[in-house]
Amino acid sequence: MDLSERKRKILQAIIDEYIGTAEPVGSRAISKKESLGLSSATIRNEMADLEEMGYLIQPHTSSGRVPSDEGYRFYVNSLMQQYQLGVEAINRLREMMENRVTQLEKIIKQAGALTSSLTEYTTFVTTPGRISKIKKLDLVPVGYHMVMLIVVTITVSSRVISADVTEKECAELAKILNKHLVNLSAEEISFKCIEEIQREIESTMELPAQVLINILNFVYETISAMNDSDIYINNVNSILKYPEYSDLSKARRLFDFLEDKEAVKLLAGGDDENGINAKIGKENGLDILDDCSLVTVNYTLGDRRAGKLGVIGPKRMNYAKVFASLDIISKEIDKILKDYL
Amino acid sequence: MDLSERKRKILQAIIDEYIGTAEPVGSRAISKKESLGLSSATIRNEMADLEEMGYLIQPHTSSGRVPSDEGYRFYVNSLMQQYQLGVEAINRLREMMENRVTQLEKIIKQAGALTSSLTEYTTFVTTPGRISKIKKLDLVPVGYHMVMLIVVTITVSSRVISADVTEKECAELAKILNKHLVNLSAEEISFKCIEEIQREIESTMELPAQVLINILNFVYETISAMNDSDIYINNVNSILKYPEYSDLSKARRLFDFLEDKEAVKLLAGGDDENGINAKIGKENGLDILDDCSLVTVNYTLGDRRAGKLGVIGPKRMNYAKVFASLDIISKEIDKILKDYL
DNA sequence: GTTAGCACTCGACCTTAATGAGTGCTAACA
DNA sequence: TGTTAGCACTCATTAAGGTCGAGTGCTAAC
Repeated sequence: MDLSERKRKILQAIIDEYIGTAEPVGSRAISKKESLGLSSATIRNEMADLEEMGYLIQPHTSSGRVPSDEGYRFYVNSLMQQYQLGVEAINRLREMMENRVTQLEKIIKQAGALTSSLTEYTTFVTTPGRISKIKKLDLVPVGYHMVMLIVVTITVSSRVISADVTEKECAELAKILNKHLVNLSAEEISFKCIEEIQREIESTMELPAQVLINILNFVYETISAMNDSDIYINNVNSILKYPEYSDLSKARRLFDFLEDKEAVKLLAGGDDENGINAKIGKENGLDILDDCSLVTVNYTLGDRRAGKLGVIGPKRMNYAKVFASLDIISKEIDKILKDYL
Repeated sequence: MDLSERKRKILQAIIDEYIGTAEPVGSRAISKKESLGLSSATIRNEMADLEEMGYLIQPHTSSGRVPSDEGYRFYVNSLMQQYQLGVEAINRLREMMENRVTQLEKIIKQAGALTSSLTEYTTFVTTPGRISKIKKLDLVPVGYHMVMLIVVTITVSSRVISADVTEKECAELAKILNKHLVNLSAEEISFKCIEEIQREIESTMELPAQVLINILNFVYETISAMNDSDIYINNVNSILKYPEYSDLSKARRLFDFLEDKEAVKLLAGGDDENGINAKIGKENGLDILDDCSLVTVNYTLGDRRAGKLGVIGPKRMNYAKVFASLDIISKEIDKILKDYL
């Protein structure tokens, strides 16, 4: 189904226009763009053809045309102009991400926030769900009868546990725990291993059984939780900016959907091929998202696919800009995470 | 300005009704409530009086009445019925907060989320800004040429720094840092102190100057950042549920305001007296919040006032429920944080 | 002091008409 | 043969007028 050069140009002009205005595009508007010196009548003929081919839709007989899902698809695949991010944008981005090697989760979160500030659409980002191993444990007394348990895996978690333990005992206890638990994953903490810890503790110090149980519970929880990927969603409000969601109840339905992290996680779950991937309107297979497009990219940790960064916006989103933003940010993430085991 | 018992009852009935429906309340609706067997005509006379006294407003001559700010104020001060939280709600709450002594920030965040799930309004909660001291430092190698620096204060922060250091060197370095830095606050890290660290490190191991700078930077940043209180905002979407914000542009203005954490922080800043505090409509002194009420409560850490928990909702919010929720949650926070130094 | 009744008000909603942006089609032109 | 001017037609949008009904204030009777 080849399109003449002229049809391509017209289709592109229509979609570009529609992305900007969100209003059905009329033939006159296109003919006035001097770039292709054609009269509105000619444009009309071409538009009729494009509609017949399925790339355009006429909301009603006497209105301008609106791109169909197929129209957007064609645009994304073949028409779209490369978008060049501004130098300042890129620099700001580099600065925010590169300059400070922060903690894994913060990098991920940051990446999501950056994408939304760059594109001004709603974004989400999933953290890498992975089998994590204990790198180190630590115990620090805080307040009265309290100790803070710190578990270092690929990131750091902590919890305060009530236990009446001196600083010295903390150090002793931490040493024992480290000896037995370092480099184990959740599954590898066997009953035998726990027994050994218990025996060793009993032989060196006094410790209520409950405290040890609490500690091991938290350690287990922490490294198990790391297996589940988490998701951060940004800039949901931006939805209210788009005229396609000027219907409040429609906006609320989308809001409620985006509120539900599990649902969005599921949406992000599809294990697509490499590179940037766009799903337009009905391609998402979810009624609520019929008027949305979803553009995603996988980022990698080491060389495993780790998580996904995505943009949710109106179907008439600025694809070029979104593609460019996702491209650069995902590459930055990859670069930063490269050494991160 | 005393009100007769009958006027009080009528005013209360009107506000209760309006809180539920958000529609101007007519005399017939009130007279049909069997509790006070009066005809609509009588109610009308009383309503006219209440309007004259400033407690009610008539949007236009032939519509029902709506409470004025003064009406709400009177309701909150003298009329409102005690609201009793359901047993399951309280239990769920206890369970979520008490059972697991988690990290400070998580407790605070949790409290905000709980309040919003209980009241179904937008809530915010500020973390305690406080002078924090270093409790412990730790260094753990991760990946290649990377170490994770962990700073324990009242909570735990971490950052990955690129540095080519073995596990043994990490331990050595951590020991030195701990010796000099533990128990210091941001201001107390003097140049002299840093010099001493530098000297001791030079005498025992090889370490590029930049690495030490990075480490100290992060330590400093971390304990400084703790001085600034943070704020978490929950359930902003709930705004879309209220008919008073069915005007999209109005909703968006409020959204944008709530987006701006600094602005909300400022709003939360007022150092009010103890107990629960309500600001109704114009009492907030902010145009955007003219149609909102803000109910806040301070929570304490030890016995210092530490942070604030608040609810933002429409003026016709369910004050009784909000008061009850804030009361119980702030008390739970106090209880949990009591031992937290 | 309370209530029934009645005339009146005014927003909400529906209907109708006018407007104009945009179309498809035809015929003339290059 | 492709392009364009012109014209009749369509239909969403907006404004204007009309009806409806919820709710009021006031008066007179209880």
